[in-house]
Amino acid sequence: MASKAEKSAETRRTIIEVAREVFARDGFADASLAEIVARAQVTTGAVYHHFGGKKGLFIAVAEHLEQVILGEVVGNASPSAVTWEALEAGVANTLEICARPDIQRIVFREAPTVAGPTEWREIEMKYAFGLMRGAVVQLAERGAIDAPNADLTAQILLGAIVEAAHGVALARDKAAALRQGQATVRKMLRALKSH
Amino acid sequence: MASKAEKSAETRRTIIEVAREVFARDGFADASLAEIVARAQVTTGAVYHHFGGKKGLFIAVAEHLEQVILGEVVGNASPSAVTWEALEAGVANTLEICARPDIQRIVFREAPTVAGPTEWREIEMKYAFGLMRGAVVQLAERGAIDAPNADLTAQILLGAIVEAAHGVALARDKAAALRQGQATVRKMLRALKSH
DNA sequence: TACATAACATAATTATATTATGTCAACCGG
DNA sequence: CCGGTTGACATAATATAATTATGTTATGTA
Repeated sequence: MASKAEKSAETRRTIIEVAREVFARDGFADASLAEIVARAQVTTGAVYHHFGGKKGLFIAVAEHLEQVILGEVVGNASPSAVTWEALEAGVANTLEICARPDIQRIVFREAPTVAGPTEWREIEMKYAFGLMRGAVVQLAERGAIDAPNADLTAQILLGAIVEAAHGVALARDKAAALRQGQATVRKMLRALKSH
Repeated sequence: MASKAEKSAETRRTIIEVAREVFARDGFADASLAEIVARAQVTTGAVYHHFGGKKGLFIAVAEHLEQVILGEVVGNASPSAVTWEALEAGVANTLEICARPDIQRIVFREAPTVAGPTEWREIEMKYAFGLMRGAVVQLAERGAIDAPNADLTAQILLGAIVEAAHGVALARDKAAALRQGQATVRKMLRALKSH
């Protein structure tokens, strides 16, 4: 029998789920809070109770999607020792995931401006960016990669991946574009290899 | 003696100028149209007459900044024949320009979501993206670069540049970060060279 | 069992962008 | 040089959401 906390968590999940759809379709600015609460069968009071407002809800949705990304990328791989092959595979995988329109729009396009660049950076540190940064740091320490500035390198790599994903999303033949994008990013990644 | 058209163009310039400051400081959503018109010493009627609304004003500002970028990057270089050296120099130059906070925020972060991705892409085609795309196409035709998909390649390169610029803007030692960012992007660019 | 509080619902409020209307001066043809 | 037309704005009304303030209920707990 549903306890109070369980029901609370359930409505929270429901709101996030439908908000994800609406935000992905309309974007933050044009999304209607009224539609979200109607489809979630709650009222605005629930949203303000759980998330503090429209912004808070959006950030919660974006962070949830970051968790989805992280789950799919890391999978069951052991995060202890990062190999070069694991990085390459992770990059290709991330590119594929980031081509999905909702992730593209919510996480990588709108979240930085909605949450504010610095605050969003802190959040991202726990997910995709943190993962990439950690991999770069490890490989740099081991001398496998040439990266004097791990933050910057991770950011540039993620930028290339995200834009590649965006290009894939815009392309007609998406399967072909995905292969080309992965190939191009892989080349760029290998350019950072130490020799 | 100020003719009607001259005065009109003057107010238009004034509005864009002050809007650029306000949008750069507050972002599109939090920017107050009231503050803009107050500081520009006009009324909202003028904004709607010239730009059709807040969105239109923002897009006008963004497009103006694109022209600024284009002017600084192209400079007095002849755009007819693109050499590899010119591309490398242009990339490094673009990176430096894109590190400026107002350009960063208005042009590359918010404009795509405010104008809509597809519409903004059409606009960008006339400026930074179009320039990059043209260079990639030329070099690819001449066999100097390996790019099966010019759109995608240009987008990835621009993404790397923009994110590098963002990282530079966040760094403490910006001069050092700029050098590192340029070095990293240059490596990635050279990875696309045919051999 | 009674109190406290989390978890919402409802209704009032507010903040801004937008729209509708009004005005005035500059251009233009006769 | 003059009457009408229109572009270039100003002003005031409107509307659409988000936000806030307040109210209600049920659950956990002492």
